[in-house]
This record gives sequence, structure tokens and C-alpha cells, in this order.
Amino acid sequence: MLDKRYDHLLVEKDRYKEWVDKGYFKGGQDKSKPPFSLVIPPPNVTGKLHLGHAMDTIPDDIVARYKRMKGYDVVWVPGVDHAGIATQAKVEERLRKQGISRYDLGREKFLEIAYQWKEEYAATIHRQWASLGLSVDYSRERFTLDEGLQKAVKRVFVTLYNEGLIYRGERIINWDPELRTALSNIEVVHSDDEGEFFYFSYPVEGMDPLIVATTRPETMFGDAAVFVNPKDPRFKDYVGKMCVNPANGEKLPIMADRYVDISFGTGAMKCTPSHDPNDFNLAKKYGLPFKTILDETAHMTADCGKYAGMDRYECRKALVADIRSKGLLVKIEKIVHSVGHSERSGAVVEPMLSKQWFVKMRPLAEAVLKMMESKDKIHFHPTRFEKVLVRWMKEADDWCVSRQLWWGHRIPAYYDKETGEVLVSETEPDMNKYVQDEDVLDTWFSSALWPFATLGWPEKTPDFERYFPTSLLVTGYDIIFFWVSRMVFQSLHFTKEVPFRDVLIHGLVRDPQGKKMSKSAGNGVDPMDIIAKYGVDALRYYITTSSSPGLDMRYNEEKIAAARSYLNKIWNAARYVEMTIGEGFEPKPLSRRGLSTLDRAILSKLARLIRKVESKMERYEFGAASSALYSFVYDDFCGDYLEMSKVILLAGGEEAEKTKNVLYHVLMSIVKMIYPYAPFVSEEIYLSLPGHLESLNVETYPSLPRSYVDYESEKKAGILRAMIRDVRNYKSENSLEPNAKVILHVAPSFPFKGIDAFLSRFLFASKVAEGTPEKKATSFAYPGGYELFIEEEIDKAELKKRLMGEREHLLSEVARGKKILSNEGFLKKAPKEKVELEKAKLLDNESKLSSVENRLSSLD
RNA sequence: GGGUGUUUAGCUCAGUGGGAGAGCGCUUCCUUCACACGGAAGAGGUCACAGGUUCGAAACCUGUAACACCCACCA
Repeated sequence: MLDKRYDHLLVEKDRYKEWVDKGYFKGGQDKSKPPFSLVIPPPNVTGKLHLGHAMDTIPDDIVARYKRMKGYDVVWVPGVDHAGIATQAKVEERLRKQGISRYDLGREKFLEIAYQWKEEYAATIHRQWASLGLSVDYSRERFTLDEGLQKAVKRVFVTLYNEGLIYRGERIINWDPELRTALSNIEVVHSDDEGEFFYFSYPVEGMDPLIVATTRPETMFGDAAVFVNPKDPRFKDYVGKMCVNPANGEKLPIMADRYVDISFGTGAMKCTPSHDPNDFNLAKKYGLPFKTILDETAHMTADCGKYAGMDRYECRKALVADIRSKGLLVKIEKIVHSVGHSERSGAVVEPMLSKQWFVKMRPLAEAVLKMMESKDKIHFHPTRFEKVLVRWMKEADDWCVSRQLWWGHRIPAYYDKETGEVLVSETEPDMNKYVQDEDVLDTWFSSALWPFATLGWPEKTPDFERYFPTSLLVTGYDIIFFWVSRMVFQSLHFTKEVPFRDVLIHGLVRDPQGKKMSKSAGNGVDPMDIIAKYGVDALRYYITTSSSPGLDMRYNEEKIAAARSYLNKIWNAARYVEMTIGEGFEPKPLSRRGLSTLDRAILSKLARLIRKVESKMERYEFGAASSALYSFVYDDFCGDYLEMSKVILLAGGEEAEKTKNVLYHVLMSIVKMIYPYAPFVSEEIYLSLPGHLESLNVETYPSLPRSYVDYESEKKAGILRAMIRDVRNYKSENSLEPNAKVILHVAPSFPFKGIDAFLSRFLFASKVAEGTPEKKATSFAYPGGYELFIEEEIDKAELKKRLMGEREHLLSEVARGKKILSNEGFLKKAPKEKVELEKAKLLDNESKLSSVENRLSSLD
């Protein structure tokens, strides 16, 4: 027997371990079942789990549990991501607190410490998966740096290199001077920062000086020219002349190119080939010299005269002061401009000319675009995110994949110690002759292989054959570029298949004000706190049902409390059913034979509900599925059926036994349908019920044949329910006590077995008579022409007022019905059922109206 | 500069052509033997605005406004 109250701490205790130990989550145990596979979005080994992880994994878990019940062989591969930059930054930060830099330790020792870090955090992540109740298959767990992934990464790198899709080149890249590594374009986040726009005077022999504006004076040491637009009349005579760089006195050619925007700044632009991507292009075009004037920590190089060794901002300040003292500073304007910051360190990114490895994107991207136009395309939910992928694939520049870090997949490129010739190879060459590239790969390079590499690729393993492509990926819209797109093109290129058939995109959890949750803002919520307070089932329910797919949600603790109340409701309904059916109850198979109208009605609703919930679950519409179940639980099951069935149960006899069986089966169905959302509490209820298997984890999804759908019984039960509500409302409006005795009449005879008993129990009817009463009485009309009369002396004025209001409402309803039914367009074009429905409604409303009018006239 | 989303009850949000819904909050009443994490009965919305399509629009189309987000090399 269940306790009076649902206590999530008791319910969740030790349960997960038991499930794992019993092997319920292990895939591949029955290969006669159709496969269904997922991979977890591997969390970074950088810290604690947050609500974003819950958003990533709980929908996966709901689908996995649902699919198991539907008879699939589910494999859900778990794992963690080494998260190159992020982890290295954290490890370095920890070391720094001990006064150690990574350079003090050296590569090998540093990696040892990083691996320790990984073990530490992987353990935390495991505990948190357990707290969330994720039904992942631990026998298939992977890590983005494990042996298999290393093999896959090498295979991919070497193959792409041999195909000419990976190359090493000198280009302007985004440099993070804090972490001292190159970054890809999407690892740079732009923000509108306040800055200064400096106008300097560049002397020109025999002419007025040229005024050039810049936000970055310190880069003037790397300038190679000044550009103007060829169509700009102001500078017609300047082109071809030389001007003097006020920073160092060097002469710079004045050149013309259409790239220059006439209306921006002064119309004259300085060109710094090594520190600006556009200037780089111009310099290439015109053969200008490249001079690097910033080092890897963004300090000025030896080429910068007395400023050598200064930090870039220090130099800017000093240089501007010096130019001012020479009288060459014209003015300084405040400006808000877009500045790139490192996603990880926050440092202002420095565009630098640097030799890095790149993945050539065009051919890979084209394959994605082609796939997304074919009938075998990947289906995104919601579909609009397909556009996000497509747009990014259309625009993507070559991907800089080398990182000047230690924590990651080392690039399998080797350089001949004598000739410097490069050798790219999966196997290590003679290391006496060669030295390996120092750099590692972008973390996303290995994450991109996750769906197929975790299943065994490049080997043709049984898992790979059976479970790839995976069925579903769940992730946030914020990493479509970083992760989803890269998995797609790598998978298409190397397996010739999509990595997953469906992608379910979720939004972000924001704080109650709608702000992004972040550590620095201190507005984050620890899922572990929620779980401790409300239980993980309530969290799971909340996360998956309180928002629409793809939209952000605001964290709302009240809704978590509401979710817990809901689970408590189910818990108590179960408790009641257990008490009612009693010890030793043996469930029998359901049969419609000999069932009461009430039983038929609830089973009819259940049959329809199961179909609806299933169709929503199949489309990953958890909100819609759960709200259908929710209203069934509250309104139909607890509100109506449980209460009304008490009448039958009290009467006892064979009918009562049948009702007990129905109670049991309906409850079981509810428990099974809520199970994917709330596995812990449903397991507890399930195991306390008779006729259970060893665990809900091995149960099948409920089903009821269509023959159980019985609208006639639903309608009758609905009328009874309406009668009860009407009389209660009548008492309330007429200031009668809810248990005030009334005499009721129903006419004509309502074919509902034991109606007297129902009405006397719920309405405190002292007598239920058939036929129209002799005395004047208030009446209510119902579909099918049934009327209910209440005998009770009440305030005539009040009654009249109420009836007038009701008449008004009915008149408008009748008018509306007549209008729509006299509308030829409607009669012709609307679906037949709709027309019939309207006709029936009109008839009902007319009969109600005439009843109300009779009552009114009898009052006068 | 380009793109996407949002605008529905006091608050947070569902609702993809056929009489406006949920949770919380609010009003009145009720500890009756499943549940006060509860029950009964209620109040509360020109569905942002303006046009259009349709027999019928919160929903579809076109514009407008406000807010949010993404992308982009304007020095």
C-alpha cells in the first residue's frame, strides 16, 4: 500500500542503480525487435550539469523509454566530451591558483593532470545522469578522446588531407591572445563595444595632409598603404602619391580600390595586411608587404620601435599621446563598433596572419545542401531550423581546425627534420627522422564524428551496421552551427548517410526575467537543488511540457511545484484504487460485456486518449501528449469517474467487481503513459499494484481496441455530469448550502442505471422523481430533450434575473446557429459532420430556450 | 545590412480554418472515509495593430509596431 503522500526522496532512492544493474537500459538484447538509436550530446568535462543538459537529455530519455515500451531495441550511447579549449582553460586556471603555468609542467605532465581532471568530472557527470534517471547504455559509453575516437579522427583527417579537403595555409585567423590559440570564426562572439575613432593627419608632400581614421592606432606599425575609393573626387590627385605614417614616419603609398566606402570615416583607410582580413585581401591583390607587429600575447613586436614589448592597449595610449604631441591628431570620436571576443576566454580577438590547418568547406557543404533538398533529408522539429542549417552551409568559410593547445587530438602531420616536408599519416613515421605537428584539433572536429565513431566506425562493427544512422538527435539551437552541421557533413562524406533521421531542437532555459542564465550573473539554477526539493520526475515533466520546441523558456519554479502536485494527484488516485480493489485483487482482462454506462464512458475516453497521446509522442510533441493525459487524469478520471464510480462500488455486487477491474486498468494505463516522463514515481506505483511485471521498464505501452470507443455512453455520462454541475451551481447562486436537500425530477425517463443513487449522493436529493413536477420548479435542459427540475423555494427576483441572463445567452446561440445554418456557403462547403453538429446544437439550444421561456412565463 | 522568432487572462505559457484554454494568482464555500501537493462553484481576454483571403480567421496572406535572438569584414 502506498503512503498517504508522494515523497520523491523515498521514491527515487536506490531505484536507478537497480535499473542499471538489472540491465534494462542495455541495448541489443533482443535483435528481433526493430532498432532505435540515439547518442547523448556529450557534456563537457568542465563542470557541473546545468539546466541546458537537462534540456538535451530528458527528451532523449522520454523517447528512449517510450520506444522501449513500443517494442524497439533501443540503444542510447552515452559519453563525455574532452572540450579542448574549455577544459584546458579550466585546468590552467586551477594550476595558476597554485602558481604554476602549463609551460612549467610541459606537455606530458600537463596532459596527465588534464586526464585526472577528466576522471573527476566524468564521475560527477555520471552521478548527475543517475539523478536525472537517464536510461543510457553504459556498456557502450564513449569519450571523445578514447582510442576509438582517436582512430576515427586520424582516419578522417588523413582522408580529407589526401582528398585535398584539408590544407595548411597562411591566412588571417582569429587569435585568442589569452589562451594563445587560433579560433574558428564561430568561436568568436561579436558584441557592440564602445570605442574611440582616431583621426590622424598623414602629411603628403606638396599637398594638404590626408586625414585617416582608425579604431586601432597600434596597428599602424604594420601598415602598408592608405586606400581611397577611385571614384572619390576628393582624393583624385592623391592617388599614386606617398604619405607619411604618423606613427613611425615611414612612407606609405596612396592607392585606390573600390572596397573603400566613400561615406565612412574620412573616405581614406589605412591598410594593415597582417592584422585585418580585408586588408589582407587588398594586400594580396596589390602585392603589398606583410608585417606582423603583434606577438602571440598581443604585445608589440620589435618592429615597433620604442613601443616594442608593450601590450596593445598600452601602446595605443602611448602612441596616440605621441602623435598628439606632434600635432598630427585631428580629433577623437566616440564610436560603438562590433568587437570580436573569444567565446571561451572573453579576450578581444586579434586577427593575425598565421599558418594553420583548414578544412575546405565548399565541397562538404554542397553535399549537405544537396541532401537537404532530397527526399532523404534530415527532418528538424520544428522545421524552420532546417533553414538555419542550410543558410550556414551556404555561407560557411573554410574551417580553421588547428589549435595551439595541448588537450585534444594531436594533428597527425609530421615534418621531416631535415627538409621540413610534411607527411600526413594515420601511423607514426620514424620519429628519429620526423617531428609531429605541435597543434591539436578543434574539439568540434572529434565531436563531429560522434554519432558514427561511437558506434564503431571506421570499423564495420555489428553496432555500426545495426544502429547507424541514428534515429534522433536532441540538441539546442545554439549549437546547430558548431555541432549539428559538422556531424552532418562529416557523416555524409564518410558514411554516405545522414547521421540521424530526426533532429529535435530545443530552446534555452532563461531566468524568470528572461535573461540568459550564467555563472557570472549568478542567476543560474542548479538542477540538483530542484531535484532535492521537488523530485526529478517533477523536473522532467516541467522541462518537457512547459514550452514549445525550439522556443526559449523562462524558469518558473511554480510550474515545477505544479508538476509535483500532478504526480501527487496520480499517486493518490492510485492509492484510492488500491484501497478500493482491496487485497488479493486479481486483475482480469478487460471486456465490454456487462459494463455500466459509466465504465463504458471512461474506457471510451481512455481508448481515444491513448491514440492521441501516441500520435503526439511519435512526433515528439511532449507538451501536447502530456496535456491530453493531464486533462484525462484530472477531469475524466479523478474528477468524474473516481467520484461517480463510488456509487456503483457502494452498491456492491457483480457490477462493482467489474468497475474495480476497470478502475485498475485505467489506472495502469495512466501509469504507463506517465512513465516516460516520470519513471520513478510511476515505477513505485506500478510495483505496488497487483499483476505487475518485475519493472515498468519491461512493460509495453497501453492499448485499447477501437471497439471501446462509445460516444453514446460518453454522452450519457456527460449529461449526468452536467446535471450535477447545474444543480451545484444553482445552489451556489441561490445561497443554498451545498448539502441543502432538494427534490429533483428528471423527464423523460433518463436511461442511466441507478441515476437516483447518483443524484442523491452528489446533490443531496432527498427524492428523485420521474416526470414533470406539479409545483413550479427551476429546470435545466440537456441534449436529447432531457430536463431536470429542482423543487425548492427561492427568491423569485433572483431566479428571474438568472433566467433572463440564460435566455439572452441562448438567444444569441440560437441566432448564431440559425445564421450559420442558413448560410449556403457553409452548408455547401463545410464538412458534413460539422453541419450535423451545428444542427444538433441548434436543436438543443432551441429546446433549452423554450424551457427557459416556460419557466420565465410561469414566474410572472 | 540580411535573417528568424515572439506579441493570447493579473503572471508564465499552450492552442497551424469551425463558439477562447492550462498552471499559478484572485473571489465564495468545503477538512465528507484517494489527495488541502485537495475538492465544489465562479470572476477575469476587441487573441499587438491595419488591411486582405474565406461561408467562417487567434490561426492563412500582406503590411505596421514593439521586443528578443542569429548571421555579416564597414576601417
